[in-house]
Amino acid sequence: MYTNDKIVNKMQDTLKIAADATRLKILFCLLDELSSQDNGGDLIEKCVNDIALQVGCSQSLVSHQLKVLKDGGFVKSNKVGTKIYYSLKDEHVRQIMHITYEHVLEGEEDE
Amino acid sequence: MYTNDKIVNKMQDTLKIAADATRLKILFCLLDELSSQDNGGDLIEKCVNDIALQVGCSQSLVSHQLKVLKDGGFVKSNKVGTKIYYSLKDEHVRQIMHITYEHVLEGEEDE
DNA sequence: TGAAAATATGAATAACTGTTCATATAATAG
DNA sequence: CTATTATATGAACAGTTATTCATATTTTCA
Repeated sequence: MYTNDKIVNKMQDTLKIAADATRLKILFCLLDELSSQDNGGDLIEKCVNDIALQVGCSQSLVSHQLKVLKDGGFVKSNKVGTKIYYSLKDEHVRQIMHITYEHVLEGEEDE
Repeated sequence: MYTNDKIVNKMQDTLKIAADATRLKILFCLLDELSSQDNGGDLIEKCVNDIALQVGCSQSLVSHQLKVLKDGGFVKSNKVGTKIYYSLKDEHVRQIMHITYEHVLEGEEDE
């Protein structure tokens, strides 16, 4: 891993985006296999309102945070009529969440 | 991945710790294979002053941030005389950095 | 015991950020 | 065109946090 200040700053920006409970919930919501039946492993698309309902916060907040997630390359969008469907963008997002999840679970042991 | 609010909050805390340029530099510094010769893959230990010099910021700042990293389970310490040697704690830290690094590099392509 | 080296700590400040509220835009159906 | 649905946007506020500066603690050595 060759690093310089520019890369470190971009890593900071990327991690900052993931480091928020609301955004994490949105990502988990888009990661949740149970909520879309028979999708055969394909990505899950959900519109803003559905995400807001499942995550349990306002439409405005979800919209704001989806913009952050999209700008950061965490999700992509797909417009159909008046609805806009969001889905996870790449495998890195899943991986970061998975590893962080495991780190947290291991931390639970000694408490 | 089973999740609830408690886990999401802990994930937020963990990611927040990683989401800082100074702390990332410290972690990279402890990850850097070149700076310790012939360690055969073992972990790298560095004292606070050395880290401060290599990272290029004050002793006080490094000490503050090492405390954050330690509380978050990112590094561990080993006291020898008046010096305190810090090293990376577990593999998750390495993995999170690596994946974030790759995510950032791929993002560079389309600019 | 006293000086020096290494690290930690506490307070203070400046900058950033998540959330809310109100409103704007865009697309569709009647 | 108008009403409705879905989403985005902008301003404002409250809470958080990274950094600095000064100082305290701890250990070693003479």
